[in-house]
This record gives sequence, C-alpha cells and structure tokens, in this order.
Amino acid sequence: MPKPRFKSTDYDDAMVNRILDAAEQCIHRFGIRRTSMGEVARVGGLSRGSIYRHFGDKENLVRGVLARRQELFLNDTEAVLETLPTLVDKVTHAVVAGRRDSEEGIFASLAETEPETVAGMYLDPAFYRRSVAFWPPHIRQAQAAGEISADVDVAAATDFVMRLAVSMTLFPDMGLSLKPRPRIRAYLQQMLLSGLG
Amino acid sequence: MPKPRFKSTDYDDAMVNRILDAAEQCIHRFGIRRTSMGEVARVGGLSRGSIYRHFGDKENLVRGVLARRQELFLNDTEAVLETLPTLVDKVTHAVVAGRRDSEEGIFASLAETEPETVAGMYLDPAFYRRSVAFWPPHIRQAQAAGEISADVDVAAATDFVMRLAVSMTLFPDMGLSLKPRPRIRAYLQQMLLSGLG
DNA sequence: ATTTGAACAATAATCGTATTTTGTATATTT
DNA sequence: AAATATACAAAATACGATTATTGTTCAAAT
Repeated sequence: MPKPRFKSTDYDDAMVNRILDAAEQCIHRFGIRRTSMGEVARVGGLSRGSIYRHFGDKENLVRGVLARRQELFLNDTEAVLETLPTLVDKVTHAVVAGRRDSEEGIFASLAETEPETVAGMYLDPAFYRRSVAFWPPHIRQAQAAGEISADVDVAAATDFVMRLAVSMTLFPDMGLSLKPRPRIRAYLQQMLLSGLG
Repeated sequence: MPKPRFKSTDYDDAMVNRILDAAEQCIHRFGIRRTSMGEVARVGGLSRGSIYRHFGDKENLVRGVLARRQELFLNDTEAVLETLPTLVDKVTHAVVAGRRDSEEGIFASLAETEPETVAGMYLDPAFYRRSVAFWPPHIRQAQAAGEISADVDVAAATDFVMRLAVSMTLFPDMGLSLKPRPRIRAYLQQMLLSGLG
C-alpha cells in the first residue's frame, strides 16, 4: 500500500474533506455553473463561511475538487505502475486508466453539462503538469533495466511518454483505431521503443 | 507549382468564393455568433437567398469557411513538403506551420471571441481526418529512401506522425520546451526515428 | 481557535418580452 | 439558370426588471 505522493490541499482536515465531498457531489449532479456555495453548504451540512474560510472563492473550490480527483487518479495509477515490469506496460496502463477516468468519472458528467469547461481543461497545459512530474522515476528505472537507452535525456523521454499518453487518451483514433488494450500495447511497444526506425 | 489536392466545395464558382470571402471577413472580425447571414450578404454585396442556395444553412457556411482555410493550409504545406528531403524535416515544418496558423489566422481571432468553439474543434477527431490522408505518400517515400523502416505499417506510421505533430502543435511545452525550430527538429529526429530505444 | 449565522453591497443568473435572425417560399430581375 | 427582393413563421438573441449568488464582515456559539 503506497502512500500518497501528490498532495496540495490538507486532506487530513475533516472539514476540508466534508467540503470537497459536498462540492464534488454537487458538481457531479448539477455541473459547476449550477452549483452554488449555499447548495454545497446545505449538502455538506456546514456553513457557507467555512467554505470561504478554507477555499477563498468558488473558482478555488472547484480547482480543489478537480485537483483531488486528479491526485487520487495519480496515486491509484502510481500504485498499479509499481507492480508493472516494463515502461511499455506502464504507459499502456496509464492510457487505459486515463480513458476510463475521462469516460466515467466527474469529467464525463461535466462533459455533458459543460463541455466547453472540460475542453478547456484538456487543452490547458497546467492540467498535465502534475502528471509530468510523475514519470521521471519510471524513465530512469527503464533505463537501468536496459529497456530504453540510457543516452536519452530523462526530461525528453518524459515529454515523449506524456505526449503519447495524452494523445492516445484524447484521441483513441488518429487514423489507426487504438481501442483494445493489446493493440495499445503493441503500438506503444513499437513507437515508444523504436519509433519508425 | 503543385495543384490543389484537397477540395470539397466548388472553389471555381465565383459566387461561392464571394460568399466565403464575405463570411470569413465577418467571422474574422465579429466571431461566428455575431455574424448574421444578412451581414454576410451585405458585406459580400449579394443576397441572402444566394447564400442559402449555395450553403443551405449557417452551420454549413461556417464549415465551408473553415474547410477552405484548412484546405489552403494543407495545400500550402504540401507544396513546401515536396521541397523537403526527409520525413523529419517535413514533420518539423508541419509543426511550425501549424503553430503559426493557429496563432495568427482565423483560428486565433476566433479563439479570442469564442474560445469554446475553437477548443471544441481542436478536440474533434473530424478536424484531423483530412490531415491524416495527407501523410501516407510521405511515409512511403521515407521508407523507399531508407529513412525509416519498411517493416512498419504505413497506417501505423501515419498515426504516429499525426500524434506527434498534433501534440507538438497543441502543446509546445509538455515538460520540455519545444519552441525554436532547431529544438523541434532535434526532438523529432530522436523520437520519430528511434523512439527511446 | 474554528464554525456558525446573519447582514450587506456588488455581481451574476433568471425570466418574460421585444426584437432580430433564420430558414423557406415565391414572384421578379438579370 | 441563377441572383435578387420580399414576405413569412419559427427559432434564436438582446434587453430590462427581478431574483439569487457571491464574497466580506462581524458578533455569537461550539
């Protein structure tokens, strides 16, 4: 059981969690626009004042909800990655898990009520920063294991892995249809390790 | 002087062009939402009826304007690609040209007035279909020249090139900052030809 | 100490209603 | 034959009055 490695808000604070839970519940059901601070307070059984005390404003609260989801995703993913032997397997899992998350989680329900918001998030570089920080250890491990060349710069390799993962998550079909897991894996095996050479 | 290879509307028809010119001018200045068919007619010095005759409805007219821009981009790009020796040079150019186009053309001005619309386009797989059809000949040429392996499936290679190009256009920085042309080229040289192996 | 509840001005969402725009039809002009 | 001009119902949009929400403040409660 690996401990969380990616945190920004104080998830040990009970009040913070009650607020985030209530907010997420509201956003999940009504979307961001139609979620009011008063409603969050009512659902969470707490006062509006507390929310403002902990999160400052609505924008920040929403950020908090999404950040927590993302961190949860990253921690879950990280836990699985540690059980996988190769970089190819790891990226494959990241793509499959990323798609699942975007198809059924809070992002999916948000995409129905406020697609512009979700589209904006997916195109915002900031959305991927956390995930970028995630890969370097795995790159180094793959280099140590001889799976990939030790000559390639870790930052460059990270960038490349991120581009493939993000691209395959956002666009399951870019000419080739990369839906079933085995196909994703085979594709990554080729492109990640040898490119077109 | 290579002739256009990607056309859908009849660009030889003078009326069609007048309509598209007027519509593009309006969209460029006011955005899609605030462009009315009446305004397009006035700017183009023609009747509303003609527009409906040729394009059916507003949605289709907008599609026509964007499609023409995209085809122009593809034809211009194709013309340059034919002068470039290697696949790496070609993809490098596609990325640089793609960024320029998205930063200063109609897309840039649209992004200011209606960012949601532009975001939606960038995330719509249909937006990339035309460009996908664009690469296979270049892939085969690179294979014939021995630049890339003849063993890799053309469709798979196309998909890979598209993913890299789209990703690098949408996200100039994914951990690594890939802004100056030489950096883009060096990165592509590595990833496109050898991956991380 | 933190949470609550209530008051408050400033901002934003909502809701009818007036106005514009769309999309279609048709008679007239070029 | 295609473009225009006009007319029209249906749909979308803009406007202004009303209501709800936001973000701050502060005294009272836990």
